Amino acid sequence: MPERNNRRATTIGGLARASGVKVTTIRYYESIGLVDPPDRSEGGQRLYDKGAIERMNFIRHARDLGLSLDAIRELIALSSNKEWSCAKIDEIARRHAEDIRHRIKRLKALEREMERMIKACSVDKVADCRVLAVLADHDLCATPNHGRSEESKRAKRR
Amino acid sequence: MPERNNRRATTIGGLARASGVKVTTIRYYESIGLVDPPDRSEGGQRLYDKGAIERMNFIRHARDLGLSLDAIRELIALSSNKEWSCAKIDEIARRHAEDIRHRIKRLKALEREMERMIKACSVDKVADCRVLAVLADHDLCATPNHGRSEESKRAKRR
DNA sequence: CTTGACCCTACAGCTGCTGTAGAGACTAGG
DNA sequence: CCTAGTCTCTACAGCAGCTGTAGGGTCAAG
Repeated sequence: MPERNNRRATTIGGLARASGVKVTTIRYYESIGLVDPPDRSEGGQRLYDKGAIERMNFIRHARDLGLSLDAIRELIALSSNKEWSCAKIDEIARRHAEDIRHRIKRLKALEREMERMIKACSVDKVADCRVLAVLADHDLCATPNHGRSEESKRAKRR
Repeated sequence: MPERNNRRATTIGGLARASGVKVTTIRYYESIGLVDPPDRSEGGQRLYDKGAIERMNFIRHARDLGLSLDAIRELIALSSNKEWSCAKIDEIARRHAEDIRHRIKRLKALEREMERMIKACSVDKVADCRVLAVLADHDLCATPNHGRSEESKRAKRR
């Protein structure tokens, strides 16, 4: 193991390897204030302790679950006060779960429409392509009002 | 109806209303070369014909279905030659459908994990919050390898 | 002492737009 | 004809969440 001479510090590359977060991304997180700037070596290189690795793992896991950096920022702030209520944290998680469900629903509708469109296309000239026809004319579409409803409504009233 | 004095042309606002694509977005599409620059009035304002409205509807519908601007650009290029084979168009649609299926799968895994995490959290002090615990320690997570597999692998080997 | 892997900053670019500022064009009413 | 109000113009900055580039400096091993 190369980090022998300093048992409690690793460079940014070590942190990257330990956490699975890329070096550039770690620096980015520091630049936006998501993590605190670490101490530096005499030569100016960042040195991270074990706590930093844990925090980076936390961030990575939360990102993998699709949480926004803002949500993660909030979670970090909430978790720093161990005596506070867990309700806020719970709420962030619930809101995110709801958002995921919403996205699944929408994607499923899109999937159905794409499949329908693809099945309709069995000719071999572009001029007769059903995919293009469906795309060109919403009325040929089985899903009546997919898309952002605001704009759909505005478009409807000619 | 205000567009009385010119039966075959409308301003950018009219196109926006007819297509459901915002004015700024239309200008953006022109700036990236997705649509051709239209003729201008003497005063320099854009004037669009019926064909432009159709093309914008096509783009909007494709965007609503989640296709990328690059994919749409390709579809437009392919559709301009009516004698070509429809296979490429079909392939773009199929690739997109596959991508949608992939995203649904991943989101479903995330949904399960979020639900599991939320259910585990029934205490009321942050110090004992299971949500934070799960986020902090991947080993407490039921889903073994969610997230971007490249980095996961690199992270695995300590 | 050199090599090579690593690290530094600063900034531009990615997608698909949205928002702003400050100006000019057009239309309806008086 | 003037004015008010709505629309449109360009140019550029900003959003998330990074990634990539240029042009250097640091550090440990051989």
